[in-house]
Amino acid sequence: MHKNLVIVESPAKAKTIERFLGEGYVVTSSMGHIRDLEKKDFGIDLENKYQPKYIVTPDKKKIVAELKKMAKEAETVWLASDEDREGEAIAWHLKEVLKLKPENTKRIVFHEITKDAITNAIKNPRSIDTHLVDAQQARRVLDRIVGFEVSPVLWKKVKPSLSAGRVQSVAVRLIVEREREIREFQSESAFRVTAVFLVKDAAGNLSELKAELSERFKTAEEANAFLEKCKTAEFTVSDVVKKPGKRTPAQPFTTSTLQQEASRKLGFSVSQTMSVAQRLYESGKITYMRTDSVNLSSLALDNTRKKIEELHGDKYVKIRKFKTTSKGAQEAHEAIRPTYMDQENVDGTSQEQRLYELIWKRTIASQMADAILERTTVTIDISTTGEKFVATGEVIVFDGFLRVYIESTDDEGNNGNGDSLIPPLFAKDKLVMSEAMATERFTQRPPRYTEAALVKRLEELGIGRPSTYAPTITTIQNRNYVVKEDRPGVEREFTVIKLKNSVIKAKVKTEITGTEKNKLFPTDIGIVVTDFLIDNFVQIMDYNFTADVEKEFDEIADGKKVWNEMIDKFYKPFHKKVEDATQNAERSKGERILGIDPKTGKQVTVKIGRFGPLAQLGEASAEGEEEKPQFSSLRAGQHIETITLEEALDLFKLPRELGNFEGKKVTVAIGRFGPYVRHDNKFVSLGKEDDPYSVGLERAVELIKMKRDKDEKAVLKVFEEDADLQLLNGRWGPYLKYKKKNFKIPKSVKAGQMSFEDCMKIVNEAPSPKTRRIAKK
DNA sequence: CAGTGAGCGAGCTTCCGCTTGACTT
Repeated sequence: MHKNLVIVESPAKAKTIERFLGEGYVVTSSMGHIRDLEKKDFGIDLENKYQPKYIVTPDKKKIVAELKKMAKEAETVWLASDEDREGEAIAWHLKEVLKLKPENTKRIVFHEITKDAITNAIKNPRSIDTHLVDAQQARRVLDRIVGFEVSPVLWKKVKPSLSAGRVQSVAVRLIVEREREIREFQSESAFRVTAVFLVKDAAGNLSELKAELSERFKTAEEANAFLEKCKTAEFTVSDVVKKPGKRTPAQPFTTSTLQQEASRKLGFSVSQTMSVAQRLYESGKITYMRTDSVNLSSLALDNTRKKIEELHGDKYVKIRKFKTTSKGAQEAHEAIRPTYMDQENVDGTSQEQRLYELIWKRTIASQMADAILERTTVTIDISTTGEKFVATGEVIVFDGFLRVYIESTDDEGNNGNGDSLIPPLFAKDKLVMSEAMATERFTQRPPRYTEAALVKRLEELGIGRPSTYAPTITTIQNRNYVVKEDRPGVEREFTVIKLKNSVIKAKVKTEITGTEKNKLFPTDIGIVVTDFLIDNFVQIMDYNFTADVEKEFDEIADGKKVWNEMIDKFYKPFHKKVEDATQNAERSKGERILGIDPKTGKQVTVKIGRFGPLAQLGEASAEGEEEKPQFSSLRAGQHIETITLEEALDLFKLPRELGNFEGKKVTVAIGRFGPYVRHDNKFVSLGKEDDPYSVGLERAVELIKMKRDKDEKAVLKVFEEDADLQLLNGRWGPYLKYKKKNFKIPKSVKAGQMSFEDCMKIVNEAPSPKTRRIAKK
């Protein structure tokens, strides 16, 4: 029995709030949305003003039943879901499903979890904002329409099981377009000239001054000519300028900036960051981790100030209010910060500790003083020519927040220049050049996206929400539109011309460029689908589509537009496009003709097949007389857009027949797991040193025999009762094999002592593959 | 796990946002 029932979205939040409210209040959670559109039959009544058909989500049935029971017993029900569009809708769905009566239902909101904020909210209840709810319904219905009308077009025109959506399709487009920019990028080189000067101070001590020429030279000849002029030149300081500068700390973390920093500083993937943060949140160590707000509660500001004073003195304190700049932010929560600012570190896994430390430092730094710098620029004249050398130096006068935290950047090739100390110099000082160097440098191609960099770009475009960034990144990888990979760089030659002791020498050096680690690459499917969608549905592929509809959702929320009228305006022309594409669009296979095989004179093409990208030798003839074309899947690392004729022709050289062994054929080919030898329906991987195009029968037989030997050793036990059952020794220790299926042995059992019955029990009680597949989802 | 790409047709796939476990590996 209780007087007041408060319903929030998250159970961890419920626990904290219950503590603040005390006697007379029970706080529980809905675990997010409790209803959604029906999944089959579209879930929207297109004939009846787009009426949504809601059902209680299967995994929420239990929660809803419990909530119903609790609501019945309560005197007053307080709907305390988040103060944003989705939160308002959750409150409304709760009211509908729990059949709450207006007279004892109250809607309250707070965007920080502090005692003040919550007691204040209780004092100021309101009713549900139906306009805001309508805006959410419009958002939901639009996403369902886009996703469920466009995806089936892809099934028909490209490949079954594909998907399209307002968010995911644009995310893939970003990756595809970046890849094309990179492919088309022409790198240019120029010579960058640096010099080292010797400076004598009052006491006669020599120090070095590094300077860079204000211009670059396009050719080695020009660079050479310049260095020639330096041989006889006099160098004079023409100008010394000192300018004060400052650096300000970064904002407190939001979901997206946390994902970016954790990726750069800790090497976490986006979903890894979120699951570690979730654990920190559930154990009460940080505030809510899905947020777009940079706001800190006044209580948090106060405690942060105290902590900075304690650690660094009050000179280092500067309390700041940050404003959210990201598009479409809804700010239902605080920024991500430690719950208790005086806790510098926490127990837990090393991942939890490192992420917590990052959050703690960022929060502290955000309330610390600016760093004060002094930038010095020295300009050096050259008597024989008009170009000038420039030396820059930066000295930190007051470190401020830099004591605790430096935000990192995505820039590659950031060769930390300008941090050097500049010796005391004055105009008209003469300098002695000790050496000069002209180094050939290349313009940088645009960078490939990391997961976190893609999230950053999506946020800039106002696409997706804090709760969906990680799932979206996962979805486009699961659909195989995009892969996260490492790729090796290539060697590149560059020229260095050096002037020292009046001698000029040129040298060619090599460097590795373009190495990629954990970057996102589009797959062939991703490219074909993106091209198809741009051809047929430009509107939803437009980077501004989300921003445009968001404006309309805002108008609905303000009561200036009616939600189903807005949807109707979108749906009519959109649906026409869907019908048009379904009827008229050509089947899209991303076909590319590579050329003619010089041996057979047949055409070689690459395209998307039922099972992925393939190469085809010869054309399917209309008469049916000619022989069928040959097919071969592309290998890992080969792509429709980049594969060459030679590479494609190589594919048809396999499988090769090597000869016979024990009366059965031996063939060699390349499969999903690399090159293999096949004999008597058994497969043996080739070694790293073996080349599938040249390996001989002798070596193949050797490999087959080695494999047999190894298999024999792996068998720990066979059973007389049933020859199908085997106890084997694998990479992870002993396991059971029964009729081609593998079974794990529980840790509590000693594998060697198991009887036939024990083993069969494990086999029979193992979960069937069908339930496993459901569990995966 | 190491193929497949003839053609037909049944039955399935799919969205975004709000939440937290229950699952393997």
